[in-house]
Amino acid sequence: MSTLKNHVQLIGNVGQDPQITNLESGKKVARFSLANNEFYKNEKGEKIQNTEWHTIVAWGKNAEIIEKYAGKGKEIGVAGKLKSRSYEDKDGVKRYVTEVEANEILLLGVKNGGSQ
Amino acid sequence: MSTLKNHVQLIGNVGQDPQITNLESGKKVARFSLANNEFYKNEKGEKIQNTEWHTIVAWGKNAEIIEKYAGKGKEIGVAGKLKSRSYEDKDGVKRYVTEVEANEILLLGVKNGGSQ
Amino acid sequence: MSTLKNHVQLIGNVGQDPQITNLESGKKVARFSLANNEFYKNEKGEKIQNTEWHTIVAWGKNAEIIEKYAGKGKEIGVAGKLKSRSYEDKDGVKRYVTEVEANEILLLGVKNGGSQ
Amino acid sequence: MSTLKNHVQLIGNVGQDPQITNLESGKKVARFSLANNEFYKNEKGEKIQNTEWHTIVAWGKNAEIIEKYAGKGKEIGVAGKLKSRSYEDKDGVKRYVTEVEANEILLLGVKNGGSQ
DNA sequence: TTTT
DNA sequence: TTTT
Repeated sequence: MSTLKNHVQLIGNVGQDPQITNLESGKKVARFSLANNEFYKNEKGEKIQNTEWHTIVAWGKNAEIIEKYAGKGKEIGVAGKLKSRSYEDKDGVKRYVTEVEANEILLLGVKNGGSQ
Repeated sequence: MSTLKNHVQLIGNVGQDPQITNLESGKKVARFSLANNEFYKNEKGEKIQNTEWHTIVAWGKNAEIIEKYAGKGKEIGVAGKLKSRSYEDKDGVKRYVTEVEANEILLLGVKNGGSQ
Repeated sequence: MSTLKNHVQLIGNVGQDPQITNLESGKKVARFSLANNEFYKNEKGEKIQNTEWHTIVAWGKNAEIIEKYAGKGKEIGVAGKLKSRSYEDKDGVKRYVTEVEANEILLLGVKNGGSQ
Repeated sequence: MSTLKNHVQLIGNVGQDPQITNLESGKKVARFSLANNEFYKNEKGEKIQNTEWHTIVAWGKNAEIIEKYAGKGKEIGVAGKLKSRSYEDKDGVKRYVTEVEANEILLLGVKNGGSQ
């Protein structure tokens, strides 16, 4: 789907080592959380942190880049599409999840840029 | 939060008339679904439609624009931030929702441009 | 080059019928101006228009879409890369031009969306 | 002007120390070149570098961030608008320039995140 | 759960 | 040069 119709871009830190799944086809899937951190001072001058968490899914070549280079704590950029899907949890409750499907990964804070 | 760290842009059609809430402060909130439609032909040459649904929240001035001009079916553009939050549903089940908080609304397919 | 490193998105009106060039390879190139219009009222309450013009270049399939559907005045969306190049004009003066190379075209104000 | 109608985002390296101008109003303006580097291997397996240069202009608070933190070689992110203007050079030749007017600056490759 |  |  067109970038003009559905486009997400995020820059943040990987929360935990990505979970990598090897599909039967030989393709990989990476799933991980990405944190957007924001810092500000409140009226008392105390430093406050606000963190927004996102769920990212990457397939194929992007999953491989994630597996090799984007461990816990790494700063990366992600561009992709916003997607939602539903599933039943173990208690039979219908759950909805919204994920960012990554089309591009950019490694940051890496000597030499880390562009893909 | 910076557009570089968290940015979403969508162009699509409003699913149902937006739900408008008038806060005690006098501020409005609009909440609605936006559809990204994609059409393609399958191997049999049949036209297939695939729709991705997004939940949009708009505050203040943007909520007013939505209320006035963005009824069911209207084509609009939305730019904003990706945000997640949790709540307990009526059965006490913890639910997570991910929404796009609109910073900008652009009315499309409108004679007269409709730019804000 | 990655969308994260170089990304431009524009929505506006085509200024003149695009200039289409047929390359020897059979490929097409479309070149045209796109207008971003902005309206505001000055301190006297007069309606003022400010227009920003952009030069767009589209290749191949996108050039064909432009040729067929994006004549003078049409409202379209463009996503692509920012590129600069230099050439010598007829008086031997070195000139620099900056263009948006379109990766995607979205036809707007068209019944049925006009998505590519 | 709306992000939906005119939006540019770049991540790259500052080419030279930015040129800072102090306006009579006390406001600062920063002007600098930003490089998008791309590396690939040609058919002989040699590493080739392709660089796209962009001209960035930042005003006020963003100019101050640039002056303090974004010296030659620094990796930064820029989000803003695409703008063109014309002027006469010293030989009376009319020149056109296209610049990215930065609305946001994000310092990258910096211990401590560098978010604004 | 990251990062500062 | 578009559009409103």
